[in-house]
Amino acid sequence: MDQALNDTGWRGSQEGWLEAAYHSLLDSGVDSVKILPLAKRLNLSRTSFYWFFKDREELLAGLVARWRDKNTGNIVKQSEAYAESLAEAMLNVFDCWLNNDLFDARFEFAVRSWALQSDEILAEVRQADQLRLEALKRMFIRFGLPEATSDVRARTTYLVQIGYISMQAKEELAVRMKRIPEYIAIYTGEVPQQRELDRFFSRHGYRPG
Amino acid sequence: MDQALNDTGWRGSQEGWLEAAYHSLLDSGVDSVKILPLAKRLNLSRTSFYWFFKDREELLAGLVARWRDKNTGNIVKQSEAYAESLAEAMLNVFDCWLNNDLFDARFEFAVRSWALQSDEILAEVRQADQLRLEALKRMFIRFGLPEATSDVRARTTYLVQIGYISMQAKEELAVRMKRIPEYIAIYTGEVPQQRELDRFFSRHGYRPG
DNA sequence: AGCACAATGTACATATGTGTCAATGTTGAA
DNA sequence: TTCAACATTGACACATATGTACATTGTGCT
Repeated sequence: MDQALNDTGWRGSQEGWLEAAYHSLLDSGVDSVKILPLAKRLNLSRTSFYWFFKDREELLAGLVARWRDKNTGNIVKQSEAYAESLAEAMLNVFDCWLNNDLFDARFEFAVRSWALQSDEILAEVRQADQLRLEALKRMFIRFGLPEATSDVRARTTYLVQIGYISMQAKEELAVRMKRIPEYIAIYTGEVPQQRELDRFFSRHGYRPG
Repeated sequence: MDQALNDTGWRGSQEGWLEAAYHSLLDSGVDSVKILPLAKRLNLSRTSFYWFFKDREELLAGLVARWRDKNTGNIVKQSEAYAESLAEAMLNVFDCWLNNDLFDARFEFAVRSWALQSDEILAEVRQADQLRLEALKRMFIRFGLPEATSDVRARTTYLVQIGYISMQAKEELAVRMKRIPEYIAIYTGEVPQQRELDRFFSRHGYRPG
């Protein structure tokens, strides 16, 4: 059987195993991340794994690090981006929900499910939630909303998205885009301007109508 | 070792195994629902299991049925309950989020995580989501909101809760109750009356102040 | 007391997973 | 061409899970 070789001339690599683990995690949860099946998928001997990782634990730790690096950070960044109105600021945050480079929803759900069976992961998830919620709250406060209101609106914004992820829905871009103005209205209490929406639609490659 | 006997005079029962499976599912996910560990917890022989169930599949099917019976239905019911205002109707729905008899949040999350690795379960979850969202949407329409608005508000209401579940947060009743008026305001666009809130607080055994 | 049968237990066959070890192959640089 | 670092492998030991066959025990009933 043919074997894809990487830059180094070898078939396996830490990255290769991690990538396979990542896909397995997203497809079927942590418990599916097992060395034997991954080896089969990579067309490598199972024991070759132990050259790159001490044990399965180390592989899983690599997955968590990957998640932390990717998902936590971009929400904070987007919530702090320049905006002339609260509605525009909200649309900046919405970029995360529509751009997989900014926020990996499937990864997020897989890790949250993982937290169900590991206190260590649960602690990670809790910390991520707190950081993200605080960033969103600051955004509302920046635009003059009272503290309590900002807190609940931050929660609403964030939790709707986490809930959406948890629904594992597969919807057309157009369907999701049609709901955006309503969401903005609910979250911010103000109706977005057409030019703000147009800018948003355009950067996500969507043409209304 | 002592053995608790049930009504029939026997130690084991279908219910007993199912109950143990339920707790294992909630604590650590589907993959932890294994006959051997359950037998240990029940202080029974592993093979005794096969008297009550054909195989592990049948046990898991029992869990799904339990979830369907409990969680799906009460949301619909509460969304159709009598109310004089939209805010009051919303508070009826909120009963679910605060009363474990009406909606088992941990069970819900465990099943959703399970859906990650089983298309069968995913289909079940999707159907439940649809039924619940439709019921909530009807509620908004009943109080005169336009269709598109009702749809997005139903989603917001529902998804915030699913998201909250997914956060696996442990919060004091008082903390949660303090946010209720704000949530009602966001979801319905109207501020709840004090007497409506008092009625709600009272039936959940909460005394403000 | 003794029967029928529900419930449990023992032994076995099998499958899938982890991790260690010693042996071997591959690559590029000295 | 030789060496060392890197990469791969199969054999072994072990653990945990499922499910079946069959023997044994406990319970309620007559």
